[in-house]
Amino acid sequence: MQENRISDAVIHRLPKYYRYLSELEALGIERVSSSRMSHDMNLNASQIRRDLNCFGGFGQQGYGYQVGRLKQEIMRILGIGSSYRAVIVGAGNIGQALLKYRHFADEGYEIVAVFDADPNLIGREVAGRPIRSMDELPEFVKNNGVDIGIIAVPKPFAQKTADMLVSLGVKGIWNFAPVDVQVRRGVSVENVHLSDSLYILSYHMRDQRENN
Amino acid sequence: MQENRISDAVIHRLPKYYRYLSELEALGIERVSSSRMSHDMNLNASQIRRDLNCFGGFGQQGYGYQVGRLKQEIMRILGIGSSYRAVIVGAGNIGQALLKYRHFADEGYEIVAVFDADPNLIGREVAGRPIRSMDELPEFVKNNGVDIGIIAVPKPFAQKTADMLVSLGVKGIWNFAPVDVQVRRGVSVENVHLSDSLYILSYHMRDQRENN
DNA sequence: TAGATTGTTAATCGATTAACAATC
DNA sequence: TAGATTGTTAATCGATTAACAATC
Repeated sequence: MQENRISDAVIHRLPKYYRYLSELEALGIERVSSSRMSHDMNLNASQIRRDLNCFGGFGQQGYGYQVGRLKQEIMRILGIGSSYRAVIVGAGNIGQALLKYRHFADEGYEIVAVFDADPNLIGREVAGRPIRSMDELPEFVKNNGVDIGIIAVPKPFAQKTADMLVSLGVKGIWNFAPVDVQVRRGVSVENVHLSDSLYILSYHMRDQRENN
Repeated sequence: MQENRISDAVIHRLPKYYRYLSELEALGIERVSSSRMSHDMNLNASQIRRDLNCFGGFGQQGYGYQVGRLKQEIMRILGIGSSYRAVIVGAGNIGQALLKYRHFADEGYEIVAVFDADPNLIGREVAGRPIRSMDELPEFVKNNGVDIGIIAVPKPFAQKTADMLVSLGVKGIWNFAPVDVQVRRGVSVENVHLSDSLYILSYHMRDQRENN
């Protein structure tokens, strides 16, 4: 459990391992070697062994890794299934889509409330939950042990929303607005930036067209 | 226009430059130096100059970079504003949210149609566009010069949907299903994996809690 | 010209990969 | 025991940063 400083590159591969191991588990496969993982996931086998070893020796020499065990370990490392409580701020397109997507709850990320500033939305129900007024946000967050704030407001309001959530004690911000939201030390942020990934797609498309 | 092999790290920073330059432009700022960019974006100034030089000498010694010009260049490199035509497959939560999000069209990524297999959805209108039957997909894609296929179907159907789109001549796949979709050489994919970023957030939250 | 700032080479750092001894 | 495969050290590769000559 030493868990020194783990590089970002490693952390970004963990969800991929998690997805892969879930597949194997669903297929009823109980053991896997780094060389098989390497083949299936298109990663170098040394890299896989090295990555997994950042967190402890999960394998057995001469045997490989137990699929179920390894999956559990990665879930623990990532915090999947740890019962986080989240609120969504912004009940527009993205906010509502996230709310309706039930799979997050299955993995321990429960969305406990949604807020919006628009009087036309307040009071409506989405996915069985009422859209609440922003006025209720401070008290709600304080009283309900909210860990994560999901930002789904328009760009100009994103930073202020983050500031408010952080000041209310939220420890993580999952931001969908197209800005890099800033938070103080001790709080974590993930900026999603959907359109960035669309730009990168179109970059590659043009690159393929021209340089091939 | 030499544009050798550009590393992925560089490409992933381009959208961030684009967002930043758009901000500056909106503020009416006309020139910027790498050291100012470095300060504002929290990147190393050498890295910025090096990144921008991958694509040509956009700066002027002793002066810096012209904001408008540089932004245009980056847009050109990324393919923003090049009139791509996209279809969405899957009119569930994510599909509908993407359809309603009009900003993509402003940047040249036009969503020209949506398809779904669910008879209960087919025929309904979302954001002024009818949800079409999957049966219409092949002919539509062939007749309408579709460049990009957006996959918003449940996981088990993602790969087959991608295969179909690629066989119909689509050159880019923007995939929202939680699998790494595979395509043949010459076609580009961007896998979005929203939940991966949530896992990474919860990893960092636990890390902050425990190792600080 | 003097000052500023790029473009680019050289130095450093970190991540990936190869190799192999340890061991199940 | 022999075979397989991990954990880990050493080698390689690539990306980041520093330094500075070129030049506006």
